[in-house]
Amino acid sequence: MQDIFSELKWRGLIHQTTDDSGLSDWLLEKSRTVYAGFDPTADSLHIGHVLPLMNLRRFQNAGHRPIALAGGATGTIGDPSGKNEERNLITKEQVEYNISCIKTQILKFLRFDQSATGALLVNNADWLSQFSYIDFLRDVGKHFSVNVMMAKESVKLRLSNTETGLSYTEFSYMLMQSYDFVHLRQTYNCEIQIGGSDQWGNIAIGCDFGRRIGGFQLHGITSPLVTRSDGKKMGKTESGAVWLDPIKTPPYQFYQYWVNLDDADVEKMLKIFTDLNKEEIENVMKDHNIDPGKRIAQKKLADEFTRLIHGESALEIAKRATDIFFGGEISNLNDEQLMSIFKDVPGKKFERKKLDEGLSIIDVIYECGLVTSKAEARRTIQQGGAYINNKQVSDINLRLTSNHLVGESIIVIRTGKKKYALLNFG
RNA sequence: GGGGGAUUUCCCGAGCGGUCAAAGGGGGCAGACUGUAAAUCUGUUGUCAUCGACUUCGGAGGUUCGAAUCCUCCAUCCCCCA
Repeated sequence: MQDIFSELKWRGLIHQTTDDSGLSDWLLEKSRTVYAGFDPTADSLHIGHVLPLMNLRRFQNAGHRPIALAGGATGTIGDPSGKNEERNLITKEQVEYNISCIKTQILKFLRFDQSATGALLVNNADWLSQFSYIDFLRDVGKHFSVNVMMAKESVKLRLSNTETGLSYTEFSYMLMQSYDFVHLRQTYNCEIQIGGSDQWGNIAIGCDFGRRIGGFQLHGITSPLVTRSDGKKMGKTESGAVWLDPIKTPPYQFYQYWVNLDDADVEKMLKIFTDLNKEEIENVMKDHNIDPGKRIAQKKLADEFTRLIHGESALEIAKRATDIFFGGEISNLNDEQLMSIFKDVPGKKFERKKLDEGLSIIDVIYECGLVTSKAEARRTIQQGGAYINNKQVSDINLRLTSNHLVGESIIVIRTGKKKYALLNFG
């Protein structure tokens, strides 16, 4: 049994707890069962969901049993916490589909085996959907005071917003989450729930419910909102969220997100998003600070995290792609490697025989959409902003022939620093 | 209802009959620098093409050898007097 509480504290992952002084010893006493919930609002988790998953992982490594709860029921209702307007309901079919997608992602974080600390994956639709409305009101609703609920931050926020207000549906959300907690206590002896700081209200009211209905002593720990020093939201890029789904966010982009992290944030993120222990992180930071330009810490973080989510081989491809995207040698790669590295780069098919008479470089750059006119293509080349297979070209009259092929049937063209297009002569 | 002013290339904004594809700034795109950042500096920024040609200045007509620039009508916006 390892000291998970100190571990979380050191990593800066404790915001509020139900028992600041006693929890540490309580967790050391024996193996506990801990849960965190995930509402399937999309068909993939994103960086924002990772924190509680990492924490469950840490609990498991410390000798506790984690439960990941998929909100098959609650997901159809919508949690008002942290949202300043009513959500659109998603269909039950969509929720089911989302759960099936999210499941595979959750599996990567936890060890699912038959041991006493083997993780569980449950779906609250399995018990909540059994309830009749009347039974739920009698058995659960009776234990909740609207007065108390109204005082919760998440509710107050919405009540003060006269434009959107708060529907009865979302108002009821915390009853369902509270019931989940108690259900897990009764079924798996789960005594502690973790979540983000926006979950504090829901967790606390669940603990109250447990005490009222069964005299259970339940606990909760919330983690602070992860922020970046530049004020941007963690896990958000110009083009949207950073997803765990490799289709939505290719491993290369995933890797890049972490490599590009600001120096000011990197130590914090290492603590939050990797399994590296205190000594390892200190060493990484020591190496990093000798020459911050090398981005040692960022690369370590990107390595560790990309490997966890996408696996070793995807990490290798991502690193290789990084090398190439920043001007690295491109020859002696075969079609398959090129295709996976440039998977998310726009491509265009050409007939092989066009290479025989030679394709005008200007036309090609234009037709791939790298520039918006032939005049711009000409200009770009003249100014040294055009590259074939990562080699600069300066001749506007150049014609592409089979000599330019890399791999079996591909030519890689680029304008500027990283606008790529793939020509396929397959 | 009467009087005055505006409408310019992605945006702002100069232009007031030829030297206007149209100043300047912003933004964009490249290049240099740099730590895959920011800042800075440089070039470039209608289209097609080898000289050169073609299309643009709210819309439609007109005057003129020649119009973004002058005239007429239309549209939209702003201001002043009723």
